[in-house]
Amino acid sequence: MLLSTKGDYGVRAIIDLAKHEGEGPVQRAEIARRRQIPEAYLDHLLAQLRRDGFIRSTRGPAGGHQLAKPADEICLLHLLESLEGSLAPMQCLENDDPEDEAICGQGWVWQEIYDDMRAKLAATSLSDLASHEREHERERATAARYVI
Amino acid sequence: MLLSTKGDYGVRAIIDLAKHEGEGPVQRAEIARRRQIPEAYLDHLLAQLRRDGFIRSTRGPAGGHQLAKPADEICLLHLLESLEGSLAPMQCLENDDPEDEAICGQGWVWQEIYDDMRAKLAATSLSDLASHEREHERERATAARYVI
DNA sequence: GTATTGTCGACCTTTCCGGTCAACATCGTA
DNA sequence: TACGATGTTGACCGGAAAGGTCGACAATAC
Ligand code: FES
Ligand code: FES
Repeated sequence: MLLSTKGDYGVRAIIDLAKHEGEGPVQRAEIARRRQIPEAYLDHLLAQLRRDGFIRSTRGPAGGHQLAKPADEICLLHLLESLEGSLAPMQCLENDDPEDEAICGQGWVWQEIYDDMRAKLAATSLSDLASHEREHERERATAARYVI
Repeated sequence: MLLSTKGDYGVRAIIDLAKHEGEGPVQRAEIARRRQIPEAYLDHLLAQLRRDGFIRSTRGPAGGHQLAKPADEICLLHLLESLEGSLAPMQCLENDDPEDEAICGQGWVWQEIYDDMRAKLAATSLSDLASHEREHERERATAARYVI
């Protein structure tokens, strides 16, 4: 039932880009360090995000990666479907084969769960994620002050 | 993101038992045939369900498997957690390691989705599944009549 | 032209899924 | 009590996919 690391890593990476929106390209090495992703592996994830038009990349010195559209126009659902392929928890939910129902009898439960999940992912934009993370950082910072 | 076949097959099997509640033991071969599960593989799933007290098995001629408690006291959540282990879509949701949040920043979304999913699964009992399937059969039967 | 960055595809290793098999335990029945 | 039907268990196995690495190449800034 686990999401593969592609989804997790890929979203981490693009959150990083969202947090540096408007500051020019961010380099692969930087993302990899901050987000704890193997650099060589990150290549593939960025490539996928580029193919689907979420990011733009520039080569050469001072090159890097940046969002191709505003962070609030990118939702988590599209991101994950780009990175992971389908998110369906059961195969039968995609190739709607009606004869399965007689054999299995639980498809309807999963269909509901799947719909709820997709709705929630579609309602979460990249800017939501970024601002949520900023807020979390602020909380940690004030907490640290108290300790000091 | 897919559930493994263990969960699907295992639930199929116990739905079958629920539909024959009170009719004595149901044999492995019968379940396997009706639910399209490899017989030898089904063994392992039944073993797991037995270990966790969902079913009782009797050996010898006229033996077989049956529910160990009423169908409406068995919920889909417990069944699936028995068969699949954890259902968490991300590893970090179990070993609540607070330092992940700074690196990843999407854990909260998945936590919400996970909670919703568990709630829905916990609210669905085995008797819900069985009656849902019976209803579906009835619909198909009347539909078939119209065709004839 | 050289250093710096990204781009792409081949490759490799490990894990796990889905499944089989053989040996054994238990029970009903003749 | 012997036999056959059934369930019980753990070892085993092939293939696919996950997760990751590497090397050759392309573009750009200076
Ligand atoms: S075959 Fe679709 S949920 Fe089982
Ligand atoms: S590490 Fe938990 S969602 Fe990414």
